[in-house]
Amino acid sequence: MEFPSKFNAESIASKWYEYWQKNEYFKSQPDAREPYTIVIPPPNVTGVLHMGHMLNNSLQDIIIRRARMRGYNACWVPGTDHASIATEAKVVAKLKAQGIEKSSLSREEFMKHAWDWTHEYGGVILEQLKKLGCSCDWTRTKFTLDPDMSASVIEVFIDLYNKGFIYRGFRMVNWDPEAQTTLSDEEVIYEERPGQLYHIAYSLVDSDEKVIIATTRPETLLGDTAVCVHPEDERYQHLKGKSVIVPIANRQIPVIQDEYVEMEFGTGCLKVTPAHDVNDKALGEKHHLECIDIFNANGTLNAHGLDYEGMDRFVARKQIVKDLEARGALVKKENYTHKVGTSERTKAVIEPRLSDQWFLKMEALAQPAIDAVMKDRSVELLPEKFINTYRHWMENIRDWNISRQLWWGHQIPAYYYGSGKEDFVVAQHAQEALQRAIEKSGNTQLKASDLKQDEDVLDTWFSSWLWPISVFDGIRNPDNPDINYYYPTQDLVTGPDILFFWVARMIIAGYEYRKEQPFSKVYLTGLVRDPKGRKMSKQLGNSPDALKLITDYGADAVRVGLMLSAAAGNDLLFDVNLCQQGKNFANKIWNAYRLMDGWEVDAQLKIPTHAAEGIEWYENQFQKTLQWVDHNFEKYRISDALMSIYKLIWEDFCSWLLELVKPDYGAPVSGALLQKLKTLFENNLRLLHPFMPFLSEEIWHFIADRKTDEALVVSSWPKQQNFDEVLLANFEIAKEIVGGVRNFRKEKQLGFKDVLTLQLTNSDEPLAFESAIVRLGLLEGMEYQNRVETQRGGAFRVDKLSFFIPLDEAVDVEEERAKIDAEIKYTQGFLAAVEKKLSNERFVNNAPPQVIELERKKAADAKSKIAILEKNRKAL
RNA sequence: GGGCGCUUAGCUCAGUUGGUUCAGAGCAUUUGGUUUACACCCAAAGGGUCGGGGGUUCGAAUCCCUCAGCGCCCACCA
Repeated sequence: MEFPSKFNAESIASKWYEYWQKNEYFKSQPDAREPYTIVIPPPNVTGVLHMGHMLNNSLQDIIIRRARMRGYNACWVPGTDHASIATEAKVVAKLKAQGIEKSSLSREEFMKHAWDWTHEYGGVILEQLKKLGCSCDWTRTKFTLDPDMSASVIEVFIDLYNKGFIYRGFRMVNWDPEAQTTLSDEEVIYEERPGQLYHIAYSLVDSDEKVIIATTRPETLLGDTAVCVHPEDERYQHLKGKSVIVPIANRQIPVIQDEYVEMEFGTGCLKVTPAHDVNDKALGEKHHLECIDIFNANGTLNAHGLDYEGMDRFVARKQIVKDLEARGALVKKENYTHKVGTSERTKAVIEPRLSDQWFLKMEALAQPAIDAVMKDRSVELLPEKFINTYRHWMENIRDWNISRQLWWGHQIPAYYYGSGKEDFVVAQHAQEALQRAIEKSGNTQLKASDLKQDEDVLDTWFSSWLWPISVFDGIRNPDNPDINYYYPTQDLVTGPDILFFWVARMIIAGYEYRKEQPFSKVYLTGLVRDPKGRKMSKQLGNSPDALKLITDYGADAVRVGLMLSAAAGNDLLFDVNLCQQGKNFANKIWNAYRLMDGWEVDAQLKIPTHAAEGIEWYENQFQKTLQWVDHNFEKYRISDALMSIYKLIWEDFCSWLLELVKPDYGAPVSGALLQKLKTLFENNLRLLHPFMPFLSEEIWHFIADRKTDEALVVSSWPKQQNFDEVLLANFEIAKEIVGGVRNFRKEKQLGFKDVLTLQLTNSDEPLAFESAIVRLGLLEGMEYQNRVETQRGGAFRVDKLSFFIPLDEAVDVEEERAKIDAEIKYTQGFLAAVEKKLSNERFVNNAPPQVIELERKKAADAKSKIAILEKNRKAL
């Protein structure tokens, strides 16, 4: 079949993806080979592909494809996350758009809507990953709410509860009034926001005196139960034992003293609202203060809010400020920038709130995970700079609030049988719970209907943290063949934004449930930003449509574009120009093969000398590049690896080798040469395949008919061999000579059709790659002359070699002389510097011998070069 | 407030751990080029006192100190 002049990226992509799937190349089962396992960071089940996913998954695919080619049993496990709060928020919004309030639905009804939504949009993102070329083992696809995955989560909860790590506590937690659930500390994002600091006067009981407090949240005064000053504050000594009146609320509250108060801040006088501030809570406990909660779950004020009941907290704030002003209680307000906690998901301002929640004790669990990274290095973070961040978080780890007041997720397997705080049991299912409850309470009359399961679900991350284990069913069946074979996995590729949310916790779970790290390398990608360095976001509209990019440029080109600028851990400024560069590269590769494929072949022809030289050079150059590529892969410098391959193919193969070996127009090519070239090109495709899987596979099948087990995707990665450095260095000189000729042509305005003669004037030693030089410089042949006779033509030099090209044109002696003079001057300066160094005793005494030797050689070379130049100058 | 990191060509970044190969790459720019694979191309060129200052060393983009700017993470100052 004739090789087409153009290719359609989209159609070859779908063709080959189907072919790969049909032949089950991505499917993995335990066997005698060594495994290479990656578990995907499961995207949200209802999510759509964005730039971050593309970056992430391209990297994983590149790594896993190379591993597969290197003979590992490659297994990339895909899946999705139920993303409790994010998905629930979407479902709530959708229902709201249909005029349905979540509060009007039963749990079962809501879950039905949520599942419908999941079935409708779930897995869309996985289909999109296929468009990107991801070679996942789709037969292993997991969803965190699958029955087996859920069972693992519940089992772990029960296990940790039984071990005493999980407890129920009434604590100050982060409340998201929008989603109406608690959040873990990690889900709260603190943002600097302009606000105001209000100075409010509280009247002293039985006195005209006022006490001024400063607050950013005046509405919480309704929940005030004390005013606090520093015990050593001279200004407030007389307040000891007194009480003040909360304005508006007209309640009497005591003045307390505590060293917690910073005298310098504001007025040095602090209002204490134990129900709505973590510090105030601590103060309240210490001083046995009352706790007045003024908010409803949705952020409106409750009955304690008096006249403001039912108002949203921010509306109430404004109103209260107004009312304080009217009463003359507002002393002043000043602009004040402070940090405000917001919900990672809903962006709502977080409200500290006291409530009953489930917590996981982290300190003891974290210890092995600290050692794994800090001491044993069984988990490596890339780039290393994240180790410090990791350590700091781990060493100061706090208990994890794992309960959420949501429905979409794993319902907490706690069952209440009475009204007492401790009247509950934890069990796999209701039946077991009943048995336990009877045992625990001693009440044999308990019936199933007396038990009520906890309404809350578990934090999404409480299922994700088991992912590398649970996808292989290693929780419920800790000895099954899959988990034993595939665990621990090799690499995890994800963003640093979920280092704590997910990565650290997976390491913790790995040690708790497998006594081993879940992965040995964590590649932390950077954020994808736009060319101006801004974060990509929907609001800014600066995020390209991932699928449109694939349609416009082709998946291969997009992958290349992403990889070209994606150093590990560095943010990546994504510019569609990079995709264009990728597309150009694809075009180049295509045409390189098209050139070879179009030649007329003469099987009888021997390989010409110049071509043989070129082939030998390229084989060495390939090896040198391969070594560098492998090295970069080992260091996870994927973009460097790609860049070397890019240059190998574009410059070394196309610009040098193909230009060298291509037959004269219309002339046939030697069959042996073409065969050789195709083999070399196949090796190029092998290197290329992880980056550009579709294009490389397409050409691979044009080069030869391949059986199903001979597809590129399952072929082998090239093996390293020794290469000849001297030969490569000689070719570099040859390139420079060719460059010299090309420059000469440009200077003399000669066309490429003018055939010239090149004379080497200061040596009669034949040059390496002479035939190649002659061919590439379009020269008639090369002459060796020991001296330059004054004749018509022009000269140029490469290092210590001097060349002359005879031409029917007088030599511009002045110009030549000036050029040589400049070169002599430069070389003399260089020589002087080297000699100065060599005459420095301390250098000679201290520098290592090879460095001194090197300097001596540099000096000798410079001297001989000067001698040659002077000789040339004289000969003019 | 604590910790970490960054600053090299117009842009994005390498610089493998003080010494050939060190001042580089890709892109962009400029110049010249198309009957002979590719204009999604070819050939060439310009461009940086390696953020400032100081120090260590025979030798510093590389190590130390300091200043400036930027970024990230953590932390309960109302």
